[in-house]
Amino acid sequence: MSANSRLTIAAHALAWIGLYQRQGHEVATSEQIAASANTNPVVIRRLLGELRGAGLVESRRGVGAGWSLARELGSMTLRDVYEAVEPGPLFAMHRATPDQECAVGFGIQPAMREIYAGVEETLRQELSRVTLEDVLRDVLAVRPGPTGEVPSGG
Amino acid sequence: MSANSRLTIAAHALAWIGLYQRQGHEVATSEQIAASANTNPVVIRRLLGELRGAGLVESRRGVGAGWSLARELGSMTLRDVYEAVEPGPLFAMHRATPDQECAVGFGIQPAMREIYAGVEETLRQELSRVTLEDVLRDVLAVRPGPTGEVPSGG
DNA sequence: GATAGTCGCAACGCTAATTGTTACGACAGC
DNA sequence: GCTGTCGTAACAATTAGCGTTGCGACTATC
Repeated sequence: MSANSRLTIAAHALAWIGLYQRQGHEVATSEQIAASANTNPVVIRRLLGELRGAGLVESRRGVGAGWSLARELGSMTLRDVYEAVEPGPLFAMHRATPDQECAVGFGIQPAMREIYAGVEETLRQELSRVTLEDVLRDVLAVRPGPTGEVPSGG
Repeated sequence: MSANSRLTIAAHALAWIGLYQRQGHEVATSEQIAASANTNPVVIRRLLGELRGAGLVESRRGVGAGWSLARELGSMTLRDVYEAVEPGPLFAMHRATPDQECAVGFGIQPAMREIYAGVEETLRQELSRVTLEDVLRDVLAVRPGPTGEVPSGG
């Protein structure tokens, strides 16, 4: 499907900011998050910009600037994140219009569109069952450590 | 997500073959199907080759060759087709390994892998609720016509 | 007011997947 | 043997995703 990593990186960033804030820090920089995700700060800023548009994070500019959560992690779900960073459909139609003189060519797109709409709604419902709080909990459970563990180890 | 049309085209091909066979024809050629889907016969042969590997269709070679269903449309679901033409995962992990010294970087991939596995299983279950018989019925319902209507109008 | 650190954003290159296309060998019915 | 179709390789074109650089905008601090 040529899957991309946008949902993964966005969830990573949110979990990182959330954990960092629990350690008493006000804002996290794109550079810190990028170091944790092993990517470029601009990639993080692009994704967080979309999350900001969805009301999930806020940003400050100037010296001491950075990113902070706009809501509690427990009130955000992967559905919110998915809809913020994946605007397009899951399945595409034909690149070129099928033969409208053919019964199958004529009806296939409306039929598949309706089927796909139901499937995508189910996907969204499933994503909405997982909060970012769940994600952070699962992440920290992989390598058990002290409560309030430092994201980057320092 | 950079969605592709593989599932759509594969469903189109199966519906076309199924309808064509109901009109008394034994096999359908990739050229006929390609004309209906408005694409190249090689594209159809590639997809049908994957469906053949999954046991959904059969092919004959030589003069008068072509494609036929290996099972009834009612016994195939979109899940079968999806698994035949979409081997990869729905969501990708980080392109580069995240910082393993960071608690989030260390735990994010196992955590997301498990979450994604559940989501993808839900997607498959939803796709398994739709048979290709359902698809063909929906397709023909878009433009009501006589039972046994000719796919390409001739 | 100057400085420094960070975001905002445009621009570009690289890589990979998808799709379309051509070409040609393999096969089977006539 | 001829012909029509599949089987498959090879290549081009297009697009999305991702990484990178560069620079202007903004603001806390000095």
